[in-house]
Amino acid sequence: MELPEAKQKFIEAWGKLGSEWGINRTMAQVHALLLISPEAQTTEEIMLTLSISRGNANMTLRELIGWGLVEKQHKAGERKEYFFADKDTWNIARQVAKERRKRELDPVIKVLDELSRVEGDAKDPEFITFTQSVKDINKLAKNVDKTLDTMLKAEENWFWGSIFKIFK
Amino acid sequence: MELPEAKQKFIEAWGKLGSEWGINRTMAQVHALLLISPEAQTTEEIMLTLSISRGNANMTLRELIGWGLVEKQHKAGERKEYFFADKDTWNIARQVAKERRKRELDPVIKVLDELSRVEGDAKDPEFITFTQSVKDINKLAKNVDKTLDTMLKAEENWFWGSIFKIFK
DNA sequence: ATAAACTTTCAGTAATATTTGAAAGTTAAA
DNA sequence: TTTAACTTTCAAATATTACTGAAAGTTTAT
Repeated sequence: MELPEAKQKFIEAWGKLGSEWGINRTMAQVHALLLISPEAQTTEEIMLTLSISRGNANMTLRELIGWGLVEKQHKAGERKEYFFADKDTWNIARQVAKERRKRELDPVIKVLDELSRVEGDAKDPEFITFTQSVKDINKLAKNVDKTLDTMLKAEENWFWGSIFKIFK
Repeated sequence: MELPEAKQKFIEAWGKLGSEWGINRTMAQVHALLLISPEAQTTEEIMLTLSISRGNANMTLRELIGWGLVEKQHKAGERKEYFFADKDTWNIARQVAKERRKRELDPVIKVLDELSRVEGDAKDPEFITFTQSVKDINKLAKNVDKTLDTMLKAEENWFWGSIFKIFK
């Protein structure tokens, strides 16, 4: 396979994976493009490469910056803004984990905590099943939360090491 | 908070979380309903409780069965089919992990393996950046894959234990 | 100040995903 | 068999989400 075709495939695959995990396809594609670009890109270049509108490119880039995955770069003597992505995979994984935890896991844990305080008849099967399910899911969510915490603080090798240690 | 309101909130929260992670909201809601139902439910009951159409209920239930999260139950002397969800949270987590790995992670790893075999000029920055990114992501993906493998085989306590061991 | 270069916004449009509901299909009892 | 109970299918409708493009906004150089 040649490089241009490979780039194309990479962008497509990343976009598809993103959309399957609730991340806007275009956003994932812009991220993919920046990941494989040695130089920071202008909005113009991104629009052209991915055939998207100026508005879309602008919104997407700002969102990627919001996720902490992309940064602006200013080149001396130039008005244009350049964008580049952090290429360290472990940073990317941590950044995504961090944001999704904040945006999605935290609110769910909050609701579950509320729901685990529901009052009811301890003899009612409806009540028993409800409280049990909420309790169990709460426990799982908190384990995930704790693991993410570890991951956010950890070095890559150390983290995987702690998971695979058992195989020594 | 009273039980009926709490149930409502639980179903909503589960539906929202699902949709944020690329799982159809209704599917997550049906799952939530079955999770907190002590008795297996008929299609009719699910339709009524969630205000969804017969077609939607039927499709969703079949999909949940496809994900290994819900099973059919036949009651002696009845024509109707009843549906119930496995309530073991650890089983649910593993089942979801298993399916998503098969449907989404495996295909991506396949593409990445292909892309890491791309030929090009080892002096070209475009080529260098591309191969490096692909290589790094591939490594991360394979670590995730390996972790899921461990998780699928593991007992709940053992699994979390191996992750939290470091805190002893 | 004015203009040119560039960025941001957002109402309208398009694309995608989900849902409905009625008809067709299936199964089992009479 | 025939009928009634129940399940499945799928084309059309609806809802949701994403995208466009032109106008408005901003910044910098002259």
